[in-house]
Amino acid sequence: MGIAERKEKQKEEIRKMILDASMKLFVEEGFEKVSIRKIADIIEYSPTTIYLYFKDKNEILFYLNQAGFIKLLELNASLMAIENPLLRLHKMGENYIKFGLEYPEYYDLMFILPAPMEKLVELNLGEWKNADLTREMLKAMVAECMAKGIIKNHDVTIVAMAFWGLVHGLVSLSIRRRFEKMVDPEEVITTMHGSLNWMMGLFKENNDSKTVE
Amino acid sequence: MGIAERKEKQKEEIRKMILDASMKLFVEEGFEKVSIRKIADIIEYSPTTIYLYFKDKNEILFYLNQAGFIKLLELNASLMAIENPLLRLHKMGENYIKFGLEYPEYYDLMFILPAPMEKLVELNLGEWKNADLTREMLKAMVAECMAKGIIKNHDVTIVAMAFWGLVHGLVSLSIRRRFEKMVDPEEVITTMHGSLNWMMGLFKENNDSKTVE
DNA sequence: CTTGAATGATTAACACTGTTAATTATATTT
DNA sequence: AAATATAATTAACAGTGTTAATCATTCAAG
Repeated sequence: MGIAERKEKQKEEIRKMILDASMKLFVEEGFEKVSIRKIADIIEYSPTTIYLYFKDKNEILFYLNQAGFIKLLELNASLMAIENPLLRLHKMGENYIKFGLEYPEYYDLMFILPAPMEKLVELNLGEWKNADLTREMLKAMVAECMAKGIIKNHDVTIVAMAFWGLVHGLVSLSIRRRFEKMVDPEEVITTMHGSLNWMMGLFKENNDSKTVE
Repeated sequence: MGIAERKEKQKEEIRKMILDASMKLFVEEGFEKVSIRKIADIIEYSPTTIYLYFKDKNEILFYLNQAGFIKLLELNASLMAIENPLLRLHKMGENYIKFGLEYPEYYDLMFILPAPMEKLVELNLGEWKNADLTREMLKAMVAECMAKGIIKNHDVTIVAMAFWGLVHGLVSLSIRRRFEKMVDPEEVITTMHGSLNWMMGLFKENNDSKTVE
C-alpha cells in the first residue's frame, strides 16, 4: 500500500509544520501569542485546517510542552557522572532552577499552566515519557541517598515531594514576581540558590550526627 | 460641599457594585468566567461604564485578590496564641496548604497569576498591606526561631524563602494536578502535609544536636 | 474514460474576549 | 434658559477558539 503510506507521510508533514510554526511563535513571541490563526498564517493554510490535524489548541500545547521536558532532560544528562547522590540531587535542583529562570515560557507550560495536564487526563495517556522519567530520576536519587545513609530513612515519596516542592516553589514564585517585595530583585537568584543550599545543608548536618552508626 | 461629597459617595457605591458583581462571578463561576460583559450584566450597566470606574480588568482582579489575602490573614489570626515559634510556623504552613486547597481560585490570583503583580508594579503601590503583613509574619517567626535557638542561625530571608517555597510548591503543584502521577490522588493531601512535617522535623533534629550549647 | 464516493481545505459564522472613539442623555452651573 | 460638564451608551475594532456547511480535489469502481 504505497499510496496510503505516502499519504500518511504527508499528513505527518503537515502535523510537523503546525508544531514547528507553534514552536516558532512560542519561542519568539511567547506562549500567549500562540493562536490558531497565527499558526495558520505561518503555514499558509486556513485556521480550520489545523483542526483536521489536532483536536484543539490544548493538544498542540501538550506537544509543545513535551519539547520542554526534552530540554530539561538534556540539561540533566550530565548528572549521571556525579557519584555522590546528595551532590547529584543538589545539582539537579540547581539545574531545575536554572531551567525555570532561563526558559520561563517552557516552565509555565510544563509546571504551571493547567492546559497540558487537562490534555493528559483527556487523552488518558497512562505514560508521559519525559515527564515520568524526570520524576523517577528524582525519586531514585532520594532513595539512593537513604540507602547510603546520607538522608535519614523516610517515605521516599514524601521527601521527593518536599524537594520538588521547594524548587518548584522558588522558581514559580520567582517567575511570577512574588519575591520582588521580599528581596532586592538583583539578589533573588542568589537567594533562591541560597535556599536550596540551606536545605541541602540540613541533610548533611542531619547526617553528621548519624554517621557514627 | 455637600453635593460633591454625595457624588463621591455615589461613585464609591458603583465601584462597590462592580467589585461585588466580580466577586459573585469569581466565587460562583470561577476566575475565568469573570468578564467585563458579565459584570455589566449583573450591575445592569453597559460594559463600557465599568471603564469609568476602573482602568482595566486587571485592576478589578487586583482588588479581588486583596479579599483573598484578608481571608488568609483571618485564618492565621489564631496563630498568635501559639507560644512555640516553630509550632506556630508549622501551623502557619498547614494553614497555607489548607487555604490553597480550599480556595484554589483565590490562591491562583494571589500567588500564581501574573495579572495582580503587574498591576501592583503599574500602580507602583509601594505597599500592599495584607500581602506584606503575611510575609512579615513569616519572617518574624523564622527570626524568632533562630533567636531562641530552635533553628540554626542563618540568613532569615533565605530560610523564609525556603519555607514559603516549599509550601507554595506543594500547593501549586497540587492544584495544577502535577502530583497525580507521583502519588495516589487520595493520598496527595496527606503526603503534602507529610512533606511539610518532614521538613519541620529536620529543624528539630538539627536543634537536638545543638541544644547542648 | 467517466461517474460517484471519499478526502482535503476553505468560507462563513457563532459566541465570546478586552478596550476605545464617538455619541447621546443627564445634571450642574452660569 | 443656555452653556457646560459629567455620566452612560452605542458602535466598532481587533482579537480569540471552534463548528457547520460548502467547495475542490483526489481516488476507486463501473
